[in-house]
Amino acid sequence: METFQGYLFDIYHSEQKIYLWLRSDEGELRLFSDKFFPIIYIDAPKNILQKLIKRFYELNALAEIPTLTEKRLFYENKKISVLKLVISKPQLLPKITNKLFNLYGKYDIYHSDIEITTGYMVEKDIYPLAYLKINYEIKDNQNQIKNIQCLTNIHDLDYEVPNFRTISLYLEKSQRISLQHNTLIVETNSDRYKIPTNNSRNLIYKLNEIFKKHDPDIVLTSYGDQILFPYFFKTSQENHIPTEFDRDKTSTINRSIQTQGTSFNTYGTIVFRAPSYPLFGRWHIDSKNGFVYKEADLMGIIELARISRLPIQKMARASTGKALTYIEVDVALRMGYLVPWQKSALESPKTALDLLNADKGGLVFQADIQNGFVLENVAQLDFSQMYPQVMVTHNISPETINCLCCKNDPKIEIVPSLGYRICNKRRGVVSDALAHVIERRAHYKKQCKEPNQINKHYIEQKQSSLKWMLVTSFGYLGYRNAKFGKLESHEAVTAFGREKLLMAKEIAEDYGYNLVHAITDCIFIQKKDKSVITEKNLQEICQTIKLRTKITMDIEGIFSWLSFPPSTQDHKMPVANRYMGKFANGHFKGRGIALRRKDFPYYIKLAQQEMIRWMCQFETIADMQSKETEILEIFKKYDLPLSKGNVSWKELLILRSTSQDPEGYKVDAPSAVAVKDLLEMGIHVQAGEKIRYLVVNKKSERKGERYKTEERIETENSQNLLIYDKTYYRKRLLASFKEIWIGISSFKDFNALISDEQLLPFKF
DNA sequence: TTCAACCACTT
DNA sequence: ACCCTTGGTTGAA
Repeated sequence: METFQGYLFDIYHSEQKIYLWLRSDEGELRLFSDKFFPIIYIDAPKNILQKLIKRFYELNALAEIPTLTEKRLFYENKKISVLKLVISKPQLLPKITNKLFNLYGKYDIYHSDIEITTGYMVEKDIYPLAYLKINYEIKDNQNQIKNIQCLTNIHDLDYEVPNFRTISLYLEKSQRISLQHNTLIVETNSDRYKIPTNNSRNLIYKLNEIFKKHDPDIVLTSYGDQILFPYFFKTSQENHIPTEFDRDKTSTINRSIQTQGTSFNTYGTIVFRAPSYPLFGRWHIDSKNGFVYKEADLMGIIELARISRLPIQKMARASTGKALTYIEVDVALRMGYLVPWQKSALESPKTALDLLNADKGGLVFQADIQNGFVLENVAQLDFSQMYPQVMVTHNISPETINCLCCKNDPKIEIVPSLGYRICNKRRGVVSDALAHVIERRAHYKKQCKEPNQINKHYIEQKQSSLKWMLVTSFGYLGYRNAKFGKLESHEAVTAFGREKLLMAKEIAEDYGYNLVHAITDCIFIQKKDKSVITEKNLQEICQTIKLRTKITMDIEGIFSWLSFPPSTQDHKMPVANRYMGKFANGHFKGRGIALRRKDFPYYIKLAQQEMIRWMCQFETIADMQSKETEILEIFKKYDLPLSKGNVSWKELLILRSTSQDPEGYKVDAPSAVAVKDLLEMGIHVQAGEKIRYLVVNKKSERKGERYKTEERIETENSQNLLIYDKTYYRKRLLASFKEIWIGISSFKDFNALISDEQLLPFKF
């Protein structure tokens, strides 16, 4: 028997076994294999169970003789007798799940849809980058695991991450430019290579050399999942050239080449997810094909992978919701529940009135425009992580709302205005999972504030990944397909949220303030006499609010001035999601304005930014107004080159997400015109992918001449200056100016600014 | 002018 | 494989 110690680097399964790559302290990577028999449970009438057992034997799918055992139902909280099946090969699990899926309804199955490697890690109590001591023996040329000992704890906060070797791959030109005319850039910490992609065989040879020389642990790519690896592996298969990409040369894993991704709906928008090309024994992370990397970088992926026990390469492509689900699965398994395979508790029937009460969502108080669009001396107070805190504090979880076990208990807590009951016998799975996440994040946030914190950058990434998990946790609670979701629990959270926001408002009023605006979990308040606000006074208010609501409230800042841009539809009204202001400490905060929008061209955002910077010099609105000509000069400075056609088209490109495949569009909107034109170029843009286009002539009779995509311009024009729709862009520039200034200005005829093509000199 | 399609933003 | 709503722009009847 031999032993090996190291970090769990990579884990995956094939056919019959689980494969683990361990990295020793000296940096050696070694492959181990292990057996794994996933356990699933079935609840069905006796005659059906007998048929099922017969079927499983025929498939040679069982490692043990099935037995009946007692387990607890998650939603119903009662023990039932279920059939325990020990599956002989992990690979069979998805097949069984699919087969059983078709028959679902006649019986309930449990634990069959848990990720195989995660199920293995739960059983062994290990996780990605855990430090392990392994006993093994060499048999059939493999290091077969006999025993695993985990020397670190999944709850560790300040864990060590080994120093990995990274190599980056990306294309020189746009990923949509054919690989016949593109170049691959490869960067290591010491070298930089440029390899033309048209000679595909040569490309593979070169890459093989580089991989042999540098032996990277992490392969970081742009569009590796969508473009690069499908191309590499296709070339390799067609020309029978072996590749050095995988570290694992023993597994006989056949990759099917796929370039088609999937588009799914999330948060009301369509997101595109490319197919995935994980590597065996290295981490392939495509920075363009995952949410967590974009928001929280590598340490964010590592943090979430550890606590959810999802392999790094799976986490890199998963949503934070998936990570949260697996943390909850872990909790549920430890509590001994049968983890539901899909949502089994149907929403209990409700009356129309109940629905009306429940579906209010977050509370919004509109700014009172009687006092104008600009206010001075306003403070913003935020509840920190209100929704997750509500779930933890009030034990809100799908199984705790209107539970059957507390039906006649007079002492239970009731959800305000909805009247739902909350279980007081069981700790909610979601509540428990979130409590840990909140604790971790609080620890990291505190660390970041320590002076001389050398790892601040990495800790910030961990903190940020957890923040996104907490943000999505609430939406997940109401998602009908979530494992741990139930609409009533979602409604309960917002009901508590509204109550707490109202409490905060009343407390602030007791302290002599007026509420000027509020959105879901933050309030904007002003002294009744509009005088200057002191930090000390706010701290006192926050303390009182925390005491009463049991949720921490923080001071976001004190605004010297705060502006609510009026609605363009109704100039007398502000809009809920747009405001901007300058804090007393000089910092600027703007929400919903052009500057914050992805679909405004760089040039116009730059102009608005400069105008805002100008505004931020002033402490009061009166000062600003007295120098109005200065901001107008800034506008003109940007308008002049625009009106002369002197602005580079690259600074005028508009970025948009597509919501449909090319054939799905019903009208010839800009995005529709763009994706259809790209299709003619042989580029298929799937729903959820992003496009960039220039407005050439919006009013053109010929639709094809209205908008031009970036790719079209790049293949047809090489010059920097290109004809663009001056009228359109000048209007957009004006809109971005009006947005921030119209509520402050004494001047009302803004449109005169661009009414003349010759650029009217404007006089005040 | 009016309406529907489409897309982005806030918490 | 995340719920909701609103505001603004655009194309077309």
